[in-house]
Amino acid sequence: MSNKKFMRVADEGELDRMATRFRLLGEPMRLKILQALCRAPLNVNDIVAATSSTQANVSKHLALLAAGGVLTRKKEGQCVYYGMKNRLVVKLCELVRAQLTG
Amino acid sequence: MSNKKFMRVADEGELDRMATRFRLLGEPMRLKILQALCRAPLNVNDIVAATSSTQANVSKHLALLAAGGVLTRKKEGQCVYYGMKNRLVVKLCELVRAQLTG
DNA sequence: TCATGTTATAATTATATAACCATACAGTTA
DNA sequence: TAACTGTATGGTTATATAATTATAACATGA
Repeated sequence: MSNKKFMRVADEGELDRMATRFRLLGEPMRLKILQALCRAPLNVNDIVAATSSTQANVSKHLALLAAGGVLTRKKEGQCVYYGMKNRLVVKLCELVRAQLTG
Repeated sequence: MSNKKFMRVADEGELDRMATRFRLLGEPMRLKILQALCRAPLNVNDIVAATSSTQANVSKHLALLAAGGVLTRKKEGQCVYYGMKNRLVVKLCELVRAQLTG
């Protein structure tokens, strides 16, 4: 059954970690960043341009997303490239989005 | 491609709604409630017992989850039964949880 | 009507955090 | 070294919201 695995999650710590993951996706600006990184890794300034936000703000969100295991971080020269660590968050976003319209 | 649909979400309003959905799952207490409702609908007092929280607190979270389209609400006598509206959130939780351990 | 049980809702407090500004840090080049 | 570029971070403010307490609304039965 589809709900068995989730039902077994009784552990408080695990619920906390799950909630933290979801909260990480619970900000429009971060979703915007993820959207920008969905095709290919970008450096910070490119992401700033793609999101029309400030460099400081983007940097903080990137730090959160990287710390949360959502993004990879790779320094190349004086630029830092961020990219999707895996496709899970994309899948999550698709599922949520599909229900919005449907 | 798995990322096409998400890439097309450029709309600010849609990102806001997606973020709101994720934020709804971004609280341990709400995940605990969802966990309790995963098998069968329960009334408020049962959920209070299952979560070891207060009635007022549970009621507010239930109202949020119902307003967010995650839960159904059905009055029976003087009891109000809440239940999962569909299996999407269960799937989301499973996916997130799987990545935590794996 | 009164009392009881069930759920919802203010009002308050405390905490988390997004955005902004300024500044620091690191790498590169002159 | 100094100047410049790209990135990160500290401090502040404003806002959102979780939890608590008290109370209200509502149905049911005596």
